[in-house]
Amino acid sequence: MLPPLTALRTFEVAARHLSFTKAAEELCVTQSAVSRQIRVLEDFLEIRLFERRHRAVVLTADGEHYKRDLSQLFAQLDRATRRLSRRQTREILNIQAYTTFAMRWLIPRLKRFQDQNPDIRVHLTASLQPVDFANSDIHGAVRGGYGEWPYRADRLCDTYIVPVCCPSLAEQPWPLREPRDLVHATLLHSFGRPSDWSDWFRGVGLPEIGAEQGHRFESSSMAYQAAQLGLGVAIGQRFLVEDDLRKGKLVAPFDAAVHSEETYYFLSSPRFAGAPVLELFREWLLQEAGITAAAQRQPLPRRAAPR
DNA sequence: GAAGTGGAACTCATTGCACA
DNA sequence: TGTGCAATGAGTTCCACTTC
Repeated sequence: MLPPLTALRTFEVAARHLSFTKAAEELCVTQSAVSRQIRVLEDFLEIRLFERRHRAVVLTADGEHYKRDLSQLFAQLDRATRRLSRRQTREILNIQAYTTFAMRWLIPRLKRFQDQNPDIRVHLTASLQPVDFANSDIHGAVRGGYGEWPYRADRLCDTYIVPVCCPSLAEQPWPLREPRDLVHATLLHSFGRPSDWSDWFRGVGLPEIGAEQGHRFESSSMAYQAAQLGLGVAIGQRFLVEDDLRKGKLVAPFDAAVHSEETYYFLSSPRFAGAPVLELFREWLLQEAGITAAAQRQPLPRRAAPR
């Protein structure tokens, strides 16, 4: 049932470019050769893979599915070949993320990616600045936003924000029994997500009780660390503090997680469009994000504040 | 090893089509 | 009418395989 491999390769390139002419350029053959190879494959499969339009070709639904499957298979083939040929040219994958996201979510999962892809070396950098794909070798970046990006962007998971503090602070000196008790607390802010407290108060239907007061930190992870040490109450992103909540390093005094419109996206650099190293990482990342999204549907791990 | 054979894959030249 | 795209007919090249 295996189709001609030359035709498969031609199809993969043509589907990527959505142009027989551009595919011909990449494969160093004529447009005619590409057209014939596509026809050979379609005849073999007895399925139309492309819809021929004026000055363009577009994939049919079958073609789209086939392309997706083939891309993964070619990536697998590429990995297998690289392993076999002892070239030891380990590929480098440059990823940019926020410090908090990297430390609390990405790095703890990165070993799984490395185990699956031992030939790829990950270079991870942190920055609060907008990613500059045009003038850097960054393959992909995790950025926060509302979904409007000039690049291919994959939404990773929903973000829920919830106040967190150290267990002792939830009890002393003024027990945090309900959100309005925060009037007695020192609020901890992150420059990276300045509107989280305001959004949370709005979400629970309260005026902003001292939302402008308290300590400010460059990153959310600094605020979480300060919260652990009893400096005040931080506004946590649930999936980034979940581990601390389970271990009891932090507690969520109120069962009041609020959905935040601002969430995380994985942006792919157009410079590396179709690069196997990028596609492998993206697929893995989306898989991990799916696991996180499922976990967030479970009840919030919290210790009830004393009454 | 040389010659013959068949098929895959290619090129060239051309056609058809639709848009500006 | 020119342009830019895909499709197609005819012929060529290359290579694996078979036969002697």
